[in-house]
Amino acid sequence: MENESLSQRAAELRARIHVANHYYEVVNDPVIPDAEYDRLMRELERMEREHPELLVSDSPTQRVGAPVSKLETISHDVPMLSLANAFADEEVVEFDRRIRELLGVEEVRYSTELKFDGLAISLLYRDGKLVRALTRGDGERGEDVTHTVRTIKSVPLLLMKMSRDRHGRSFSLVPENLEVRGEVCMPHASFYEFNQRALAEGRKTLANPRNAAAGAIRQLDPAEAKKRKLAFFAYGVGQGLENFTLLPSQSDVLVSLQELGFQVAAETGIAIGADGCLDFYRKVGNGRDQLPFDIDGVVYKVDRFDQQRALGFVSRAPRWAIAHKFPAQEEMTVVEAIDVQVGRTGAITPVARLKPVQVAGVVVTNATLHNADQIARLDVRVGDSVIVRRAGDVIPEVLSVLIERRPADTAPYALPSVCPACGSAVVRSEGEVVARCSGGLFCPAQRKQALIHFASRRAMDIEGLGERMVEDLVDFGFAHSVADLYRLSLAQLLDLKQQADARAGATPETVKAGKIASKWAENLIEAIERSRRQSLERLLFALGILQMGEETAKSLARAFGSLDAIRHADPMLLLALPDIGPKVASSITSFFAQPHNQEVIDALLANGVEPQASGVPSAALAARLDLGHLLGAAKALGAPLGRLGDTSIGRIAQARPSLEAVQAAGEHGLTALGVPAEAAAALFVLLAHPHWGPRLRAVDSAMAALREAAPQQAAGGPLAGKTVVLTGAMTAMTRDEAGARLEALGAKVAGSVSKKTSFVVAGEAAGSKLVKAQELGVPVWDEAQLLTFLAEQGG
DNA sequence: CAACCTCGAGTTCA
DNA sequence: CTCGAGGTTG
Repeated sequence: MENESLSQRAAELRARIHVANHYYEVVNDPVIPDAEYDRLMRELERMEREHPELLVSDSPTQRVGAPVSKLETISHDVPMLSLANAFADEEVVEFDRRIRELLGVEEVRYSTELKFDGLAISLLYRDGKLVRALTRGDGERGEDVTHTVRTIKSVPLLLMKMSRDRHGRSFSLVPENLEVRGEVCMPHASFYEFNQRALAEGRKTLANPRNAAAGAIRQLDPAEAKKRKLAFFAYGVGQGLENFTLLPSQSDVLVSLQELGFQVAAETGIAIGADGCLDFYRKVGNGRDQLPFDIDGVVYKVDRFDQQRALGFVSRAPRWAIAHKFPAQEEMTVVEAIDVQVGRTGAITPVARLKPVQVAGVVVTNATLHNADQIARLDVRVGDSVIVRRAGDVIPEVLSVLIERRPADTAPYALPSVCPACGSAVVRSEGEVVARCSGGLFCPAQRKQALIHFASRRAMDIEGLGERMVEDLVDFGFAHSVADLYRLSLAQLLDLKQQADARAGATPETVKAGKIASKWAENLIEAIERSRRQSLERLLFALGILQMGEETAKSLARAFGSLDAIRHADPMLLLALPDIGPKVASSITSFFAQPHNQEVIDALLANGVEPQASGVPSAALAARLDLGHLLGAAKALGAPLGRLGDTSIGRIAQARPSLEAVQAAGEHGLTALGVPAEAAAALFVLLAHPHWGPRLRAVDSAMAALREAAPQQAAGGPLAGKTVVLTGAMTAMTRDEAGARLEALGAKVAGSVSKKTSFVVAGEAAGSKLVKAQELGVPVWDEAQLLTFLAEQGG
């Protein structure tokens, strides 16, 4: 009897607190005084303490639970899709036009909403109780962050049908199963308050509200998350939409979500057609600064669900919605200094050191000035006030100088004439934009960059060998060239660590204990060991040969199959290969012509580096390795061709696969092909040349050997002649794997979208390439389509 | 030789 | 991501 009235009282308290909390947090119109709220809370807490059997998980006292040990990754029942983006008004007009066309209607009604700059979260309710909160993750799988999301006061732990008059609290039916989607963000007030306190207490401040919110949500300890006072705004329903069958539109669902206790942005509304959307965009844009939280644009969704269903999806994004982003934010700041960086190739890059400034959500302190031309164009000087923006919302860029704010005593900036790292002359060759340090590997900066490049993920992929480590290795003389890496011993690494710690002036407490240090050193040795058997194409790329990127390295490695063949290859042969012209060929040749480089390669091989041959030569290679290209290459290298012109070369190449065949046929064998007698004679004079003759024959037989190894044709693969571009992240396989499988079917996998692209495979979070594909009308596949296709073809 | 497609190189911040 | 420039193609 008494127990029953106690539990009734507890239920009543919980309900009153839930309602009060809802009006305070969500409606922003408190129904009871703070003191009264606190009193109810205390009473409930006391009852729960004295009668633990009264405790239920959705009690308002239970927002902060125990810390978790790690974040679990869980699959979304319904994937969380991304939205297509629009930046210009025209794109919105086009979006509306397409929708009207597809639906065959005159006019479309849109739900207009804010695009929060926070992080997307899915909330799962069972029988009205919050049971799970997941981050968006990759859209397919997210992290379980229920423990931190529970601490957000505007996330209802329990759903109730909140009538909108402030006295009513009817507990009418709530859906059995409902997934609510929305955005968690940190309001400016919370952000400001948190940082004020952090400053006062000497703790680290948060960089921006977005990252602060993301960081808070991913905390293991919910108490930490609670301190950041986050907010949640609902904008849609995932699973459980069937609960709203009586509601025919998105805007109705938003109202209904509000009635269930969720906060929905007040700015949300309805617009008719593109004009209505653009009005909304401008209105929100103008009021953006007054909003209590950050947004990075607005979203338009076709309002009617029947129309949404009719429109469907394109490659993981709904066709019925688009995000209209605000332009990259621009800010003013001051150039405090202009430094230069020395790159791996010696490129001297000026960098503006800026007075820290918030631009589009992050604090920017550096901005590249690219090169001397750019500096001259802008006339940036130390002390100038400049406008900075984040290009493509990522990389900071100096847009312009505010001349009127320039201090009196400034001078135009000039690049240093000597390298700041080694003192060698800085040279800028004719017609080049970049200035380079001439010190080569004598320059410590270049040596460091060369090592960093060598170890980087896309090259030899030596984990644990990052910038800091390389710095120490070079400074303390443990590594002069990349080959030295393969001579490092455990003892040397520990010695290095000690010296580095000593230099850093580390106190004994901050120095890692001996055991940890040795574990670290073992790991590095292990990583270096693994890299010994890295593929040939990676090794070629890792060597840092100018103009030798991943693509060139790949095609060279596949064509030749061995490092030995490449390092001794005749430039004439290189020049005959596809995608290698005079610049690339001479860069490769001059790299291998330097005794020092050959020594390093010898040392690598002597220390157990065994590059693995990988892949087969491309079919394009075989088609290209003919007499015409051989003679073309010879001509480019200055061979005396005399009267042998391009037309004659073409004619000969058509009929004769090799020099051998030409010699067998003799001079009149050529004239019989319609080649002028002087041209045929010139070729034979060339072949008799003491230098060019043997060289041509040698390259000719090398070409024959490569041709031999190359596949005869893309033997009619199902994708022969198709060019495919991959973008975004795949879930079932990596992009590289997907590329390899497409290539196996005869496709050419390219890096950028153009008119010639046959189709684009767009994974999750696809960016500009997807946009470009849509612009050019290139077909787009999603990952599922690709997998189906591969399964069909792969057998 | 001009237009076009690609690739290489450099860069920022959390 | 963006710029510049190398290479290919019509």
